[in-house]
Amino acid sequence: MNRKEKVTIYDISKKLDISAATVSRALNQNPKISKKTRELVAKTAKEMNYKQNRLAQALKSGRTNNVGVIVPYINRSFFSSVIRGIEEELNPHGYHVIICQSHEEVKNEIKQLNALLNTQIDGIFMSVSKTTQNTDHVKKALAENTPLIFFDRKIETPGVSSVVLDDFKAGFMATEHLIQEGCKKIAHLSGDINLEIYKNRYEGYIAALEKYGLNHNPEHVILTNSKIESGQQAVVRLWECEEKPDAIFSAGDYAALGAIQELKRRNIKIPEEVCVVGFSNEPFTKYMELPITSMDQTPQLMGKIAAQVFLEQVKENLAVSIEKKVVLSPELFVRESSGRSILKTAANKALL
Amino acid sequence: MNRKEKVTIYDISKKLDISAATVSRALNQNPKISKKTRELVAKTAKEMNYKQNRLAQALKSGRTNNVGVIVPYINRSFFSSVIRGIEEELNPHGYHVIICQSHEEVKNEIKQLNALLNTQIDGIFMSVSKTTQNTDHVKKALAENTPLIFFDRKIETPGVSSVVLDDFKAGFMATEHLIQEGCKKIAHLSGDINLEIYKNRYEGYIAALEKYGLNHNPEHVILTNSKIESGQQAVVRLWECEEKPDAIFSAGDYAALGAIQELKRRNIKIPEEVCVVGFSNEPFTKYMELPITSMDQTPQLMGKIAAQVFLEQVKENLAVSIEKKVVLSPELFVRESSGRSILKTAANKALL
DNA sequence: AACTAATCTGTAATCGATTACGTTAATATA
DNA sequence: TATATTAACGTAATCGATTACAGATTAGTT
Repeated sequence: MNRKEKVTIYDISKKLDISAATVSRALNQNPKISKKTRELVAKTAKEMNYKQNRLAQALKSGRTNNVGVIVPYINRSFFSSVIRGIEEELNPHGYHVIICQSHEEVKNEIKQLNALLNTQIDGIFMSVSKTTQNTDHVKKALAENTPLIFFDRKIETPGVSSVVLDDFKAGFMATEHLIQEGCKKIAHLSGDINLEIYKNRYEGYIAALEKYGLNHNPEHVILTNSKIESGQQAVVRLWECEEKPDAIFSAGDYAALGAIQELKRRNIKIPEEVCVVGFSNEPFTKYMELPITSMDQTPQLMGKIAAQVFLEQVKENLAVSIEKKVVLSPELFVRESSGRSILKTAANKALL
Repeated sequence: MNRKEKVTIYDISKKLDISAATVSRALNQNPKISKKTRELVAKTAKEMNYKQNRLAQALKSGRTNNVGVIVPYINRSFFSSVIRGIEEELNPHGYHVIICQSHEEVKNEIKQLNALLNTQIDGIFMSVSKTTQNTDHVKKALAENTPLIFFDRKIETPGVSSVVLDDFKAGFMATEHLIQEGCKKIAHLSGDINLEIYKNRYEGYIAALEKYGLNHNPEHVILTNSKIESGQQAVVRLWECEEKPDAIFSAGDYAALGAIQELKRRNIKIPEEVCVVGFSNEPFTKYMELPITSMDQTPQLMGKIAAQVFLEQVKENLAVSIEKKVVLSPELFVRESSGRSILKTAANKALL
């Protein structure tokens, strides 16, 4: 006995001496079946502990009720929160979520995508890896008519819907906040410009500087990754500049943390001498002794909306797939690493 | 055109004017098929861009190459890391991971479990919710001969393999460490005793106290949850005691963090006056200005090993399923919140 | 009564791959 | 030469559910 024999509609049909077709129709609430039969079948099915074989159904219908998610890593607060949002929105509709990691390698991304397509998935959610340069692999999904939705990190592709953050606005808001706190020489720790999101944050930063007539010092833009050390090194380099910054807007929280650590080591007071703003609102930012101001990307909402876009796309059984672009607004959580005004009102604190 | 018509073995068989059976066998490297035919089929399949329909195969074989994971929440560092471990171990074997959340509600847990069984999953990994009292639902999986593996949080059930942390040892180690740092009145912030893990941590704590002949003050054991506030409140209550603790061993990092915040608010010096040890080695613990000593549960390894246990169980195609119990050793990361000795060697720091 | 319409149910094909069993033709053996 | 053996492939059933089409029964209409 490899598997306990499951009861099928044939078992029910034999027991009731009716055809399997009738059983199937009865279970699917087909109105052509008399109420009497329908109820009898339902009752018998329950008695026999019948469970529909979703594989058979999937084979017949071509729909599996599974969707795939491809992210660089799943144990990153941002991505796991997006996945949670997707899962919670889709679960009540009977969908299950299959997760895959690309490890930031386009090679893996392609492999996972093909594997998912091969698994007869109903849709794919994806955040491209840092090393993804084009979307040839994505076009394969479209060619097979499988809905694909980008979230957060996308590469503009015709026919692909996306749910992303307004990173330009986020960069602008963060910079504007620093300006309003009185900072005039704002440095920027950028991420890999290959990714749209970092490019947009950078451009938002530039736009804010220009709007307020601040000069933009190219020396004050440092490329970092999501490691703490890169933030530390960035401060080292920044403080070698002729003109020292009086604020740092980091495109990532880990680099921001590294920067703060290095600033403290140099006994530079935060936020009095230098204000720092991070990005992503990672859980740790608010737990710090010096809580870090950070830009929230509402990841769970992002997942939820991506799921809704997917549901619309499969509901409207259209030949033409509509391209939907959702742009979410970021939200700045001002904390003590940049909140000079907050600090004043909370002057009863033991700080300074 | 709803779906682009996939090419099937029938398309290949027609093109080559051979039977579909031969095509199937050729593709499966069946030695009964001549090398010539095998190569011809392989070549043609590639030319026609044939992709095996895994649904059909799954229906026939009864195996889907999908496994399910049920966790309370996926966007918790610990759980998402375990999932990552499972995913990385299973992926090379062709398995995909389907994730489900129980939200700490046994009701959801049951629902998700049934849904997974119904989806014809090949195996299930599960960490029980806080509200799970028995394993009747789990027995249903066993009855269907679906391998089920507990990780971290389990409820002893015959026939179910598990991969867990040695929580007793962890509790013992944490407490012993505090004793070795010179602490004599060690409080414990416990988790929900309904879960074995918290019970074991507590018992390890007691055992260490006894070993070193320290008296155990029941007032010093406070029930907390994984919220920061509960850690704060715990300190409030502890400092209302006749006898104030000189150390806190928390069964969770968030409660430890809350405790530290409250201690600081009371100007109690850490680790000089009170040492604090947390549990889980959450990412934030090492980023704090006062890094928190914490017990690492090696979650990714836990996932990896759980996956290996699963693979063994499906490989050995035995009628009798072997019950395997793996217990992992915890690892204590000593940081400044309890590292008095460390502090001394690093006395050049700006801290007292 | 005769016929149409409506209601309910059965037959069989289908989704795509696998496989037990059978067949053919070629080769080996007596 | 007659028979046994083997290699190579085909036929058809199977996994379990769905559904187009057809058939049977009953009710309704003139």
